[in-house]
Amino acid sequence: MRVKQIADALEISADSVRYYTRIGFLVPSKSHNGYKYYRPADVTRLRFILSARSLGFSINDIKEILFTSSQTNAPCPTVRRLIEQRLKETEQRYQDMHELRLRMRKAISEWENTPDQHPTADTICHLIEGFTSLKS
Amino acid sequence: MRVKQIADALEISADSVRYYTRIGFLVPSKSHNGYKYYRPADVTRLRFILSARSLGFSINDIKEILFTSSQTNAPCPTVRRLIEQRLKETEQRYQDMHELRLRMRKAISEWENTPDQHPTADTICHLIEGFTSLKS
DNA sequence: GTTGACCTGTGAGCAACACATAGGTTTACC
DNA sequence: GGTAAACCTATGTGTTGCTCACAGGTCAAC
Repeated sequence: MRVKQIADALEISADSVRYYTRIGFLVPSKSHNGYKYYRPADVTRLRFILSARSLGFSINDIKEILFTSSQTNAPCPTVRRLIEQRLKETEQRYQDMHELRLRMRKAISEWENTPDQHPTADTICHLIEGFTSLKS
Repeated sequence: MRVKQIADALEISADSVRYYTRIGFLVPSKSHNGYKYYRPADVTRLRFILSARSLGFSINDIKEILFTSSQTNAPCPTVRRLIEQRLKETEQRYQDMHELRLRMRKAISEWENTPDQHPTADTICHLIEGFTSLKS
């Protein structure tokens, strides 16, 4: 299979496949014209990569997991450790998103009753500067 | 003020100040030894940048706002338009985070009753491969 | 044989900073 | 005056996970 075929099969972009290839996650064979050819084993591997990504594992995590697995060791302890870390980060970002969301909504709502204003020597945009100063 | 002083004053890293300077948001004067010196107007400007960032505006948004404002036009319509866009994106990412979070939790919980296993010819990590295949 | 549609690999670009490096400055102390 | 340590500086590169731009190759139809 060539890059577009494997990409279409797994519903990702050809560029993503090229990226995974570039960082060594996939090792296709090269034909005479320089095109890369992917085998069924690459499909399996790519499917694994996508599953891991959808569970929040980073590229580096996957690298570690793939390496452990390639040493014929069980990668499971690593996987369990890593997902705990990633979950913590995800919770944090979730919380941050939540707060940002509220701040944005609050700003929009406040600005509904605030007229436009031209910049002055001291203010660039009174909406923004006025908002965060009285955020409390 | 030199870079560390302004950074400390606004509680960000000196590298962030250097970044904002590099992209032209701040224009300090240079002294004989090459050090950059920031004036009070830069503090105001930096404070504005940080306020905008905390409201979810991107660097590019801020560039647009700063430009409009420098033309002595009211940047408010731009600001109102941009924050609506950013809010939409934030809602989306919030939702994505939420779903990712649930998936991760579900995986961890399922894996509690799943023993470790060595990789085989067909599986890299049965935890990951087993999870997403029966995700429903 | 040639037109056109489609595909390819490589290199660069993106956001928003953080880090590494080599060197300059300042303070403490003798 | 000298000097050593602590601290600071600017610049360039690295980061994450791809996406885009580009110049060219391939293939089927006519």
